[in-house]
Amino acid sequence: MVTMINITLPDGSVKQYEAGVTPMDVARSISEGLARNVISASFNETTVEATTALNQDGALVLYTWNNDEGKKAFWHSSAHILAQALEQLYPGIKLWVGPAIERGFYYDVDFGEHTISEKDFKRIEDKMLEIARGKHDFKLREISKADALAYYKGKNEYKVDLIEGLEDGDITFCDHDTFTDLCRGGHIPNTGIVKAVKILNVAGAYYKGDENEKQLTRVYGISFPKQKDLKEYLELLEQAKLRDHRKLGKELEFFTFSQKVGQGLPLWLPKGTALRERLENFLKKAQKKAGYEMVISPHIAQKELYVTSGHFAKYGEDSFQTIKTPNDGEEFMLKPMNCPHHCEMYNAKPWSYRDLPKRYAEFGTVYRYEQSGELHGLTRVRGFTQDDAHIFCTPDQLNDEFLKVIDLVLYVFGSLGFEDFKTQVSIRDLDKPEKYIGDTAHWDAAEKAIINAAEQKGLDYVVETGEAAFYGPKLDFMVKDALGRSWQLGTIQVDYQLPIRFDLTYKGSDNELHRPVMIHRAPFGSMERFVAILLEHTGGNFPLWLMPEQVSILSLSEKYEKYAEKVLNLFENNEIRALVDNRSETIGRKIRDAEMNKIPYMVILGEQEEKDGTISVRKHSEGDMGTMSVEAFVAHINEDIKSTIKEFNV
RNA sequence: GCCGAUGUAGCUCAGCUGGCUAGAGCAGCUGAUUUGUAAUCAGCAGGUCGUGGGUUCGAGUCCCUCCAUCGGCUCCA
Repeated sequence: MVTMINITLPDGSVKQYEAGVTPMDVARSISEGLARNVISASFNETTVEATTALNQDGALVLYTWNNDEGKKAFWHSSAHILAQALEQLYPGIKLWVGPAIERGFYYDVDFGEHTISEKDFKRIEDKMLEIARGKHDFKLREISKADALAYYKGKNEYKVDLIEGLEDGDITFCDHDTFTDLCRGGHIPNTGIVKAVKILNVAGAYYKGDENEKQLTRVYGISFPKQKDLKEYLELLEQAKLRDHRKLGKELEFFTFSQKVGQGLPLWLPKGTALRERLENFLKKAQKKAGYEMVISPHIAQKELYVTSGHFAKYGEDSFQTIKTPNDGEEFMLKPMNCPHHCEMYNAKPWSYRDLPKRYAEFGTVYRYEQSGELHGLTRVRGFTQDDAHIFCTPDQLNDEFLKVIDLVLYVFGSLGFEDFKTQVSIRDLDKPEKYIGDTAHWDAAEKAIINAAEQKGLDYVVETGEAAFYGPKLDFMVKDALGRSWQLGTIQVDYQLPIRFDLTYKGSDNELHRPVMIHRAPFGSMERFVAILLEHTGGNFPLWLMPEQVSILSLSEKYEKYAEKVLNLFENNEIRALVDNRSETIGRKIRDAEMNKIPYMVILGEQEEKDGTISVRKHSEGDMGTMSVEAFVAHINEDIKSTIKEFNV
């Protein structure tokens, strides 16, 4: 059914709008963009509260809770309510900004004398709901720059600073109830639409995002049009916590940390190591096909190496530096990255253009002194292993090589079920030249090369300014963790600088020396982070080919141990990873333990199976698959593996 | 590093406003049970309550230091 909505425009004229939304949606709909054009709408006889917005072309756009834009306006409006509540509860505080974020909203506040902690959340929520229930309209109004400045002068230096950066004629205030805020708009019609709020946490946040500036207090919250939505959201959060790789990694005995060893230094346990090796072998196989050669470099090097590369100047402070030796004047550092080593490998002999591209790959373990507050499980550590490689090629080969690397990364992601990744072209920030080395021409060429390659591969990329490495731009493959935080996994980088710094050359067809271009790349990013995100995505239920233990053989009693051993041998002959559970426990107990350990298949052996020479198979979380021959089961497993991993075709 | 919070047995947690030898479940060990598709029963053992100081007649409980962890900020070669 098509619903017609009568729209009353600000000039009083009425237009009919055909909308594929329900009255309920309209009731909850919200404005966005040119929100100063807030208007009312009516549904046939029923007048409902609704707001819409006119887009740049003057066409009507209707957003509801079901649109991202709608949620954004809803949450941004909630931030206004939060700000009002905070002002009422903590007189004299100074507000900075309160945007909507991907899930919820926050407001950055200078609390001055006041302090705030979790204990205060309840009263803030109550105050917010009290304001919401007042059904106060959000009203946007234009204000001159002079008047806006006069309003905040002497009361709030943060807002004054914001306004000073704005153009006169482009400044708006938003009023609701007794509260007024500098705001560019995008609100719901009134506060009453917000039915449920939750203050999630408080955190410090630097003013203007600059760690040299004052730290303000950021209050995070989320709100919903229904109480039920809030309840569902909180349940979702709880479920996400169950997929936390730190929890799963501990339960599955993949890795651990020790205060004695040091923070951010993961200890890989046997099961985690087995998984990691499997991943490494998987990539090695694909890389071999793609023409990479494995190399190995030591874990330390003379400081001078990193001075040459420029890393010392840039990251010396963030490195484990100065390893002492018995001799004076010697200075070594723990290797913070592999590229300089690979450059020196390239330099080991002269090259012809006919030899290129040269692709040096290494699972290189590096150490970086990350700030303590930045450490996070396996995703951000101080010692980790990159699935690194450096491709040395001629400028002519750059594009083709870059495309090939994209193929490899996409193969890796595809094989491991990462479908919802985002690609990001990380370029330099032209306003901060001090952050980068090298000349503009090379940077332009490198950025163009990456964007070209991304275009050619049809990647749906976003361009992020200021995210480039100091020596060159990157194409990053971003994946979210269980709680929606975005992490960089795969990365491909174009570098004209290190070849200059290490004076890398090759002899061209013209018999002249030329400078190669370098591509840095890591499809996983690091083994630590990749395993972490993989854990969170799969909840520990990895593709069968990756599972440390694929089958658990459960004997019904001691009587069938011999048969169990025989079946185990058959599995091992077929390269199936299995273990026998010989404990004198009930079969129910053994099944439960295998289920808890996320073992993909359980094979139950008793009198019947031994007599018939068969096995009884149970699949993880799905249940009994019935009795079959070992051969049939092996075929089933191989089919399962084949369906989850494909060969890499160059 | 900064802001806020947390830190009790291998794990998950109890321990109220400071008061008798710090509790439970699971895991572990020992014994019994020999089991048919998600927990058999009984017993035993296990903690200098993150660390170091302080307040107090008395501290797991209050205060301070440091360490680690969690949520953010900043950073991420």
